[in-house]
Amino acid sequence: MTERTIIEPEWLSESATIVAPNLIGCVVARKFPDGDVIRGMIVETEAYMAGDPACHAYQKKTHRNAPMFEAAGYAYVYLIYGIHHCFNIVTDRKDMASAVLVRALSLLNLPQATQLKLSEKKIARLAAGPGKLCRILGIDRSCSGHLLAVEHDLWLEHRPGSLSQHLQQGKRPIVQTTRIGISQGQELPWRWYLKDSPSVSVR
DNA sequence: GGTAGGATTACG
DNA sequence: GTAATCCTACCT
Repeated sequence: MTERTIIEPEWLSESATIVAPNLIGCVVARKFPDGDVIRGMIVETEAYMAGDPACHAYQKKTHRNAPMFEAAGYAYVYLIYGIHHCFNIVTDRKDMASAVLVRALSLLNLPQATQLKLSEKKIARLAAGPGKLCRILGIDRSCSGHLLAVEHDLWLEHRPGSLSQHLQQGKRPIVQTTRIGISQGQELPWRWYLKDSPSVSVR
């Protein structure tokens, strides 16, 4: 019923501005040490790439941003404001700095510890924000530079067929707009989100 | 070796 | 509106 096909690096080997909207509706899967697998549908993304003043790799390659220069399919995770982690999916080709920031997920199932009585609304907000989704999926800097793959307990899956149909029929439009929380490159329309999703970080 | 500031969040 | 909190990048 719910077919799950793994996203391979090849599928991510295009410009971040192409991949970012393509990732809307796809799934981030995280396997915990206890064997639990938590899945979240991507509902909001932003693209960052070389030549973009908001991109962490705008100046030069450093220890922190090195994963952005990897081939497609790697994870780039950094700490922001000393508190929160942000999860990026590296795109394009090797030595071309580019990545898609995953800004919000709609959780498809919940960690055991969270499975107590929460309202639908609260569940929808559990991964509504780049820092929040990292916290609930246990993603931190130790994931940065790792290939996104089942054997690394963090991977991506394609859109369920039913959602693809909806998207193609325009039933759930993907909205394109400007990015959030940056001081430079604010005019670039490189943020995408699934319209009407209660899990988008800001609407 | 010192330090300004950040692709955020929660709370008032 | 603003505090929390710490790495990173950049300067000396």
